[in-house]
Amino acid sequence: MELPKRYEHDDVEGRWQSAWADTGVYQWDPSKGRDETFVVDTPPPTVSGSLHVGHLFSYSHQDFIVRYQRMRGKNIFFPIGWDDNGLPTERRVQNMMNVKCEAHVPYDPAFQPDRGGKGAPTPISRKNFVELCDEVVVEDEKAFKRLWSRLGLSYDWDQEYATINEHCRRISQYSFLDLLEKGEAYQAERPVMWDVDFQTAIAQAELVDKELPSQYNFLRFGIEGEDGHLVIATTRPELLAACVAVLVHPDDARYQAYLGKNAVTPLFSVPVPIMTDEKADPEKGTGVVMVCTFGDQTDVEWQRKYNLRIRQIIGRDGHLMPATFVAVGAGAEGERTIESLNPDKANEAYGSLAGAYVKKAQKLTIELAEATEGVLDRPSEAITHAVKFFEKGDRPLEFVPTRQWYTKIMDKKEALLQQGQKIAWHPEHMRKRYDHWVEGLNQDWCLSRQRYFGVPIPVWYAIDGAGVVDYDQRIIPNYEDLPIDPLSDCPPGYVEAKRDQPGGFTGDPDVMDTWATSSLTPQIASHWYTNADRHAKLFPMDMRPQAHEIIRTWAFYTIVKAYLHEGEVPWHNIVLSGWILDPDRKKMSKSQGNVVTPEPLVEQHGADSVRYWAARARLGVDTAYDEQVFKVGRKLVNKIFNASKFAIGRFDGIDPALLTPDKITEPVDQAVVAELRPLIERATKAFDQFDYAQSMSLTEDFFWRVFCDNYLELAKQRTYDEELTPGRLSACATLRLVHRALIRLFAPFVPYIAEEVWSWVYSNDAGMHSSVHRSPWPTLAEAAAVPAPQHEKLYDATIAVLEEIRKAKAEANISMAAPVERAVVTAAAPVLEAVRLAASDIALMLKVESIDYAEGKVEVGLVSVETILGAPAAD
RNA sequence: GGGCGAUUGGCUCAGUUGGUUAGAGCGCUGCCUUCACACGGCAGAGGCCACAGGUUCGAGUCCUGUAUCGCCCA
Repeated sequence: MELPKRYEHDDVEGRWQSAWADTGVYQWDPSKGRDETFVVDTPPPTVSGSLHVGHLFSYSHQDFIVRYQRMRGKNIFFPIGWDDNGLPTERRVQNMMNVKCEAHVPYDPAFQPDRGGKGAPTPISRKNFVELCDEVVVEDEKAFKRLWSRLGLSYDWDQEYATINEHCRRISQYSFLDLLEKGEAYQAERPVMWDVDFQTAIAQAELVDKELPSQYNFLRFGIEGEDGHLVIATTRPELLAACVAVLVHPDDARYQAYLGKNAVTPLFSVPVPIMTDEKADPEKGTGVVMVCTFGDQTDVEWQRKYNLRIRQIIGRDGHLMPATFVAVGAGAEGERTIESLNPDKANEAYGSLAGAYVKKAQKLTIELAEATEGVLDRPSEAITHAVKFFEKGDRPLEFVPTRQWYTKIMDKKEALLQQGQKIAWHPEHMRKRYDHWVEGLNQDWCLSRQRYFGVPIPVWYAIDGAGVVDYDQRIIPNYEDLPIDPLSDCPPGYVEAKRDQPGGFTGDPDVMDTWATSSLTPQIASHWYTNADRHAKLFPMDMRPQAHEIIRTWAFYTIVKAYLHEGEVPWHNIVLSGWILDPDRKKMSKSQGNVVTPEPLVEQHGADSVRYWAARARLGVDTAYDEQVFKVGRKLVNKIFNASKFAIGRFDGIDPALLTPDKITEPVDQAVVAELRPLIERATKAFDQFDYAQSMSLTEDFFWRVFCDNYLELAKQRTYDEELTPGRLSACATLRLVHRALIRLFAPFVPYIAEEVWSWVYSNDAGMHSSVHRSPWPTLAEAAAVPAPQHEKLYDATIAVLEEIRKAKAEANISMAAPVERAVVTAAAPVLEAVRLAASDIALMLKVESIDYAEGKVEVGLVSVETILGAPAAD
């Protein structure tokens, strides 16, 4: 057989990439039963985000496990999707096409975007906007698909999906309607966490806390009807006009005298009740806290608990809305009016703030306070505190009362914890993150988003005769009509002309949280209600691979949905990949500019080397990025290539029918087979526990150390026999047996070189598949016919002698091929027996003329060897 | 503030249920080369396994505490 001199990864990887696509080795077989199928719930990457080296990492991890399961004979269901739904895509389209979506703009079927255009963005309808998103997304998906294929991920491309496509919208809307029908979804108007830039509601899972510098401002509140004052410390003086109460701790002796009275706000002279609440912390500030509409979550709770007034001054855009102060007792307090003891002064003060963004309003309020006698009690005090942000947002969240859709989760904490218990977490300790998240839930899941690119909430509302929307009169689509867009589709029983008319209907303008769709990846892939047979064959799934930072989002919501819809767990195992950190152990992020782009890495080092790098990291463990590891991977691939070429060359000319396990009769050969057995056992066990890293490390270690460095060198001598001697057949049969097993053990990690080598010799073997990736994973049964070596220590003793003689040669600075006149092996009697059995192989390998034996004690190790270098004297 | 994880030779990491002289790769030093591979081989230097206690005949491995780093959540 003619084999190439050098390994060219470009050539080989390109060749197999197309061969795999052509032959469909990775296709799922829908005819097979659930028991023989291994089902994976794959993470659809956000296609609008840039490719990241972390993608290579975690996506490789799932592929290792999948490839192993495939070799174990499982029918693999390994789909891939693209997450193109949501804000990242929306933002990209806005920037690329210079458009903005406005719900009231009518659809224009002929609309052509001004790509890369400058100036004021063109307002377009939601439908037009979504069409542009679809275009952009297709381009992004190509880049991902190219990289995934190149990396050798063994997806079944027939199962490809995209979270915004029709099928996903259908499943997602069905999910919503199912929750509605079950009474698990509801609509409510209440304060919600609001991002003022995106102008949308967000959910608890999308929150991040940022530590920011701030300051306590000490404001003097008057006491209604008497002299004196209370001092409150606040970090949000701009909300002073929205103050509705003042709270102290019930046990706080300092303020007992004020209870039941009214405080009077400075600047605005609004009387507010002084009350007590356990949550008012006496240690914080002055121990007096003002309750505003709405400074934070506690304000929301207090408002509800004490049924306090609502004085909403912050608008959806984060600017202070207009408000009018009127005299107390006028009975005119309403949505935009506030009662004051001094309306003129209050209106003057507020007039300077209205219209300003909160940050500006804060500055103006402080200036106003400084300029007004008796407002500031003392200089402000700098502090640092946690401020809540939308994870994608740039400015602090506000609480704004709006109408939103929610899913009930607060009443299901116990059940959700139990669901978590039914799932095996790898690594196990990651389960705690889930538990803690569930235990810490403090609000129902806000499902609706005031955005454009997403799955529409599939509901219309009736409009009464007076033209008022009646949110309780919901109009629900027929399931068979899904997916629908209530802004362009007409509800059953209505005509389009009645849209937004008195006595007609209106469509819900909102879309769903992207997690409402992403949480359905198992149902999307299984086709759930649209194909019950298929769903039954795939759900619950076997494995969910993902990164650990999205336990609270993706994993959590998926568990929620599976539970709400079917009372099931979505999968039996979840495997969590760690992160790639930069060499300084910092998280890679675009803002820090330390992101490594993946394509050049794959180009330069080859997919197998990149996968090797990924395989070195255990599940759940963050790893510092280290270029060196790619080089190590290249070395391994190269070594596999060369060792395979050589090993195969030693037995290639012999009929495989002659190289059966029963021909393995030589002691050294039996010894190496004995070494192979625990490798197979341990590598298999590790993989069964999802510990691919351990499996590869064991295989790599055996391959390099046992197979290449020692066994090949020992065995090759006998393969040079001219006749088919028992010694030669034994060596060749062993090489074939061990090498064929090693290639399969490596196959999940380095699929290209493994397939290449496999194709040279093993693809026609009985019981094997033409592709290594469908061939059976090695088992002990394959070597069952090979007896154990006569001496338990045979392998170790042999290696010990080799090391001693090599050391002698190295110390003498001579070649390993240099002759040795005599070697005297000293060891315990049983070890000597073992060495005798291997003596001829050792002697041939290291050119030892004669070996003598001396029974005796050895200080360190199994043997000691006296090596007399040089050629024997010629007679 | 609470929780989780990490801390092993210069660097990146292994260390199987506690058991004899703690491993690998990279890097470093010396040597070896026409017959698989110099992207190789052999040999070597380099670690009181973060620190302090404790359990045990015996601890990198179990327990407690401390420190540093990271993450998650308040």
